[in-house]
This record gives sequence, structure tokens and C-alpha cells, in this order.
Amino acid sequence: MRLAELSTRSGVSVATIKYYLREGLLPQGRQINATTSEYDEEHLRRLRLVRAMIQIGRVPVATVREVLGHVDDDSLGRTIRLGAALWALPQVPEPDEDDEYVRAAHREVGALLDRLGWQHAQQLTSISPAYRSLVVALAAFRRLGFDWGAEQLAPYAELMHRTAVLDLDNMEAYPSDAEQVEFAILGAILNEPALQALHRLAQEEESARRYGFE
Amino acid sequence: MRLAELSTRSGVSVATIKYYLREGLLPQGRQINATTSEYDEEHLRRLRLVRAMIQIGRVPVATVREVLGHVDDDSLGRTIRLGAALWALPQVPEPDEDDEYVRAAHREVGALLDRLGWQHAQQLTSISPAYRSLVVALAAFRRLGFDWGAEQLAPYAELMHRTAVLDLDNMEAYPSDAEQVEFAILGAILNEPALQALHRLAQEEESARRYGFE
DNA sequence: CTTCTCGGATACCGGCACTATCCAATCATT
DNA sequence: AATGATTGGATAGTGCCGGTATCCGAGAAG
Repeated sequence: MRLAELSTRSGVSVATIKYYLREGLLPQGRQINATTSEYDEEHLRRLRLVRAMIQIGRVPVATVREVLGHVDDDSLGRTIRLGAALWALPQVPEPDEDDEYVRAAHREVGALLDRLGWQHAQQLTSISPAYRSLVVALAAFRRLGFDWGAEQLAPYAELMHRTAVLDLDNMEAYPSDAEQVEFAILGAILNEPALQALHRLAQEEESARRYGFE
Repeated sequence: MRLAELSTRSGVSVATIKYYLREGLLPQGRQINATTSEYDEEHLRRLRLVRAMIQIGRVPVATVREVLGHVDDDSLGRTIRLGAALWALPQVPEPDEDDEYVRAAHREVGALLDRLGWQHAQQLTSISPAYRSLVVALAAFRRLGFDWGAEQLAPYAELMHRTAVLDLDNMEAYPSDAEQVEFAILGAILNEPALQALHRLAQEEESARRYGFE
């Protein structure tokens, strides 16, 4: 398969594919001679993955490169590779540790993990990007004067834990490590918007049930 | 309160506040004379809301303007105002209806709503942005060859419905319509990243429980 | 009276995801 | 063999977006 065919089959313009090649999101094709390279199904698949990450997951190009680097790194075990790839994803501003709301949010999240008995997560405190995202969001809530903390979040956390159990069960259904890692990345990137969409649909449904279409 | 004070109390630069005023994200202050305007606590609160939407929710400036327009529109009832504001939020590409994966995803989502008995959501088919997001995400999954459809999504949808019930219960705890609407918007914008963070933390926790830190 | 600060208008900036153009080598067709 | 299209590679340019910087003349503060 040559560039033009890769382009038509993926629906991505030649110029954009060249851009991705330059940026290292897509491995070079097998060079046949000075002016021709050959691409295979694996390139097509990777290209679709990249597109999904960028368009649906709104992941920045630089982050896609980083994530794929981890996915392709055979020197690490599955768990580490997965963790590294997922930790590269988030795009949250760093919390300002001098802010009193941020410090309060830290305490609040600590209390939440305590209450939930998430012992492992507690060890990840202040390292995990997810932890920091939570702190930032919580601080913003409090800054706006809403009473929102461990108590309100606990039932949500319980539901999210059950969601995570589903995630891992689904992942384990795939036979090979490579497929599991790829599925997990996709889960984080595509399933997350899907979940969000389900969440909003559920809100619309529940809202309609309670209040009708007034 | 004058511009400079609004700036220091919010931590937002004067230049940026001027930009928000220009863009209509923040109402003009009360004009005292040709060179002075007076801002109040409401401006500060609105400014913090705008910042949270932009920085934490990554909502584009134009969308913030649209959402706030709905929030401030007193001519509509609470339910409609809320729906309008929430529907303005998403930033998903339009599904390409000619694509076979997209058509398959449509059928799959229809089957899902059927199975769940979400009757109201079914009426919103192809209008609701959330519905379209779901279709797009599902189509991307299938295009990549993953077996992912109504069957896999149903348990997630169930959990998301319970999340939505929590959302509305929390919203109803606020006494006035205005507060309820604002809380709901914030819920969609700040609670969603918080939920996502909880989800990832839960994944880390569950993953550590299953596989340790290998 | 002088210096500061105000609000308002306008121009500019840097990052990002592409997109367009050019080039010489080579392929496909006549 | 001639010719026109296509290839990969390099480089420059585009459009959008969120924000900055600069300038201005009117008024406030000391």
C-alpha cells in the first residue's frame, strides 16, 4: 500500500499523514527506493488509532506521541506500560499549592480515599495525575462557594469503582498483552467520551422522568 | 470594586478580564464616569465561573458565552434553560452519516436505549449532542475492530444512570432555580472532570489490587 | 500640578493542527 | 523513449484561539 491508498482507505489527507509521519505518530513505511515506501495494514490501524485519539479524545499531538511510545515499549511489563501510557494522558493544569482552596481540597480528597479504603490510591497521592485533577476540580467547586467534598463525592466514587471493575474485566477478555494494552488505552480515550455521553443521556432521561418536558 | 481589585481578588490579569468583557463573558461594570466602572461580588463570582469553565472544563470561549446566555435567560423555565445550556456544551465532530460504521453505531445505540428502557432518550435520538457523541465514539471503536456495542455498554449505562440520579438529587438540594441551574452547569463542567479523575483513580486502585505494582 | 491609574480600542503574539508548495526521483502509459 | 503523474521529503504558510501589549485621553490621588 502506498501513501495515496493509505490516505483514501483511512480518509485522512496525504498532507496530514505526512505530518503525522514527521511528528513520529506513525512509523515510516518500508522504504522501497528513493521515492517510494510501502505501508501495511498495521499502519492503517495505527493511523485510525491516532485519528481517534486526536479527534474523539482531543489528545494533543505531542501527547499522542508520548502515549504511543509507551505502548510500543516492549522493555516494560504490561502493568507498567499501561500505567505509563495512561499517566501521560491528562491535560490538567498543575494545582497551585499555595492556594488555600487547593490545600483544603488535598485534605478533602485524602479523607475521601480514607473513607473508601482505597489504600493503593493513597500511596499514589500527589503523584497520580488523576489525583491532581480531582484536587483541582474540587478546589474550583469550593472557590465558587459550593459545599462539595468527600461526603458528596463518596457515592460517585463508589459508582466509578464499579465502572473500573467493568473496564478491567473487559480488558482481561483480550488474549494477548499487546491487545490488552491497546484496548486499555482506547478505553481511556474512546470509552471515556462514550461514558460521558451516556452520563448526559442518562441525565436527560432522568430529568425527563422527573420533570417532563415542561 | 474596580478592575484592578477584581483582578487581584480573582487572580486573573487585567488584560484577560478586559478580553472577557469584550467577548461578553462578563457583564460590564456599573459605569461611574468616563474612566471608571464599579464591579461587585457578582462579577467576581461570574469571573471565577468563567475561569473554571475555560481552564478546568476546557470549554471554548465562544461556547462559554453561549452557555451563559442560556443561564441568564429568564424568559425560559428552569428545565428548558438547563437543557439549552447543557446542549451548547459538547464539542464533538458531527458523525458522517454516509459511513457504514456510523450507521451501524446508530442501530447499536438504538438497541441499547431499547434494552435500557430509556424511553425519553429515544425521542431525543439524533437531536441530542450526547446521543451523537455516543454514536461517534462507538463507530470509532468498531472501525478499529473492537467488539463493542450495546451488550458491552449496557452495564456502563446502568451505572451512569445511577450517577445521573445522584446529580439530580444534589441539584434539587439547592433552594432557588437560579442556584439549581448554576449548579447543574457546574456539575456538567466541573463534576465531569472530577468524575473522570475518580474513574482513573478507581482504575489505578483496582489494577493495583489485581496485579500489584509488578 | 504632577503623577497614577482608569477603561477602551487596536494590534500583536505564540501554540497548535494542519495545509500548500516546491523539488527531484521514479513510476506508469503511450 | 517520451511524457505526465505520483512519490517521499523539506519548508513555509494558514487559520484559529486564548491571551498580551501598547497606546490613548479622561479623570483620580497626593
